[in-house]
Amino acid sequence: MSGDHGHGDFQVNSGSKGSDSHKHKDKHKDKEHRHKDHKRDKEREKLKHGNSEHKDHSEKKHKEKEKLKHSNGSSDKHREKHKEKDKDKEKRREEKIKSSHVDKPKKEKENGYVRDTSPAAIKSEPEEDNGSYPSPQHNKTSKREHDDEEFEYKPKKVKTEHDKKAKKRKHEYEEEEEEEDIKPKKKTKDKKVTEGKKAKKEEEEKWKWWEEERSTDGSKWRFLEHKGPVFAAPYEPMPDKVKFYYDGKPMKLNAPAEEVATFFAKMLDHEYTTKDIFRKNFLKDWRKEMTSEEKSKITDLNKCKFSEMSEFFKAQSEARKQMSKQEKLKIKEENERLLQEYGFCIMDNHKEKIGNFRIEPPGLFRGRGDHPKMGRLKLRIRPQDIIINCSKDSKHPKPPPGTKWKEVRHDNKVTWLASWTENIQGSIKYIMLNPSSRIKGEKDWQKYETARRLKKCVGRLRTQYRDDWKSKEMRIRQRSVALYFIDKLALRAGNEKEEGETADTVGCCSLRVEHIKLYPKMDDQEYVVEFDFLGKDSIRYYNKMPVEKRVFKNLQLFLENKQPEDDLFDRLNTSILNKHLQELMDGLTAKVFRTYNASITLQQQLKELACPDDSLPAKVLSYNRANRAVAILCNHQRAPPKTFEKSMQNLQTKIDEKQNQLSAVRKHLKAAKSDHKASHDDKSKKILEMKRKAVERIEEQLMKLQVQATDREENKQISLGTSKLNYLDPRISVAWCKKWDIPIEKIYNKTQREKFAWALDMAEKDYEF
DNA sequence: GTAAAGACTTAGCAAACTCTGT
DNA sequence: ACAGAGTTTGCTAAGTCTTTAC
Repeated sequence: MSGDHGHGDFQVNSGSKGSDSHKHKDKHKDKEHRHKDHKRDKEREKLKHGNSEHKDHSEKKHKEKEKLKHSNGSSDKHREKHKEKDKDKEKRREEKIKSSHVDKPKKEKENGYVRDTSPAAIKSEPEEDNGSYPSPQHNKTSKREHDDEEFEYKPKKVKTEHDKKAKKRKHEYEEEEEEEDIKPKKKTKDKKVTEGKKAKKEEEEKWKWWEEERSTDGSKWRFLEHKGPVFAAPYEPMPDKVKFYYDGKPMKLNAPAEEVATFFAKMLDHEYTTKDIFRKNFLKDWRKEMTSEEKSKITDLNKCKFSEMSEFFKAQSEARKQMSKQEKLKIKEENERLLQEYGFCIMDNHKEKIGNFRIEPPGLFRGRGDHPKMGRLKLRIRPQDIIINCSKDSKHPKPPPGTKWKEVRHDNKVTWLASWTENIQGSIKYIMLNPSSRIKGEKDWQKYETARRLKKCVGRLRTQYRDDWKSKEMRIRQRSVALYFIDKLALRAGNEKEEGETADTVGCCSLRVEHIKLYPKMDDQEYVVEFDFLGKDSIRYYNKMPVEKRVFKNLQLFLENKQPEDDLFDRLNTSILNKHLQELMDGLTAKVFRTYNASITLQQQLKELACPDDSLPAKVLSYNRANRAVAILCNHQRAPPKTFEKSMQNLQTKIDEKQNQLSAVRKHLKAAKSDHKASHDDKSKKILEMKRKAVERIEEQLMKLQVQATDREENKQISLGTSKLNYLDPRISVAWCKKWDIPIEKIYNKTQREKFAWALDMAEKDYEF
């Protein structure tokens, strides 16, 4: 533990949800929002002005400090510039959003990425590797050669063609899978003969992309074909009997306004429809959808009554639950059909699952935490908003009848199949592949490899940043202290965010003075830093950590002459930090530390908690505990399930019952024993054995329940899923399962097994992260 | 060099589904 | 068959980091 920090000593922080209780610059922000709500479109200026007043104050301080500490400071200037630019930025964004929703004559669009060498060229010489892919310098494995020889782009052929080579490759795979070797060929043949297509399909499912070479030229695919996205169902007007009331009087709304009204009605039960910002944003955007007549009438949201609509939807969903089996089945089948048609694409030679093939339906935006844009209308996305990405030589997806895509491009430097610009933040949304796909899996694998490389040099880096705490230069001290936090506490990098555009959350580099408190002495510890801030998704991070004296002194220095709302690390941002990291190790960025520390913690914890004699449930509990240690490190929280208390009680009742049962059975056992002693006959012996077994069985059941209770209690506010899915090298878990003979299903469910197929296949029991 | 845009990963919540005990 | 609990999946917001534009 001491000075050097092996990560057995990660800091447990007892954070809690903070969105509402955590008042965070509330006054300041509230004012801002109200201000803005009045005049979003035109009057950004004023808002910005308001901000700059507030900033000026702190900027003066910055300058003072700058004089104090040596510096080359340009950061203040940046801020000024930043502010200026904000206005333009706003305007541009709005223009962009608008334009993306207006049918405008298509720009001649030639994106520079599309290279002639791409699919088309390859297509013309499918037998040969023509140099553009895979890149010439890499050696091919024999497997890859097969692949290339049977190069085939058209999906139909992929499916129907049964050439020799395909068979041959299949055999190879089978042989690898089954070591005993004699059978496979026959088995495969049989399968093929009897099941034809199915066997082919299975092969597809089992495709081991991780045994193939990876592209090195930056292209993400050679061939891509898909059917385009599925659009949200069109709006169905309310039946006439369902009325909307304004000011007590029924009022028939035109479809566009009515639709938006239903969005609000559907949310009526949510607390946030009572929030000021939400209501203001909503009304404003709603009015945009109204006819001028409606607009002149409806001016006050408080006079609107949506309750009939709301009831209607409740009844509707109730009715859906009550549907007959058949009806439900029909819906299920329809969904399945849609999935089959639109849920897959062909990428290179393989059919791959798409992650999100449905376009997000229109509705009201609800950001997380205290979001300034909550309640705004998320517009319906139409075909003319969509950019399609696919191979030139693929069958292009057809837009719905009577519509056009915004653009069809052929960019194999990116992985997405379709994209559109969303109207709330003006950001781009994508349709991409499922985590089980090659393209995602490769990246994931690579991520863990980078983290493993960090493992090899983390000692060196730690020595260096500790050294840097003593630097003469402020920027270096800040950088090194920030890095220490990132490493030790697994904080996120903390990019700058535009004020007023999103909830006020921070990460390491964007921490402000108000987010930490220094305690030279606290209880029996020295140099304690208390962190209290809202991180990603407005999840509160609360933690107290004793730090080394040098870090403490540095923090004191950083805090000098600053206001609460000033940046703690005023000489640092993520780009500076990452540039530095990049120099220390190829591919190193701030988030690699999170991956590394999460994975290494799991591995260590698993070792530590290992107890060979434990039963299976006890082992699984140990795993969950190790997983939990990571979740706590990464601050992955969840709202305690609504039914938590009750379900805990139920479990306790079960345990009590089981305990009673146990003592009863024990009594029986005792009786059986004395019976047997007395009579010594076969019958009593049999009974004795039976009772003995019963006791054992019930003991085991009890133990299981107790373990379950412990596990659940400890998990109340912790969410294990996020770390399991994103931070823990799956090979660690797979290896652990193999080592202790735990069925992998105890650790990973089906989806997770699909995502981690590569790890399942390649990790042996001795795998070391 | 810097800001903005773009691409992609990470995140928690809630609806949908499944399982279990009655 | 059913309710209720538990688990999985879908959804999409919110981050990080890279690339592009100026």
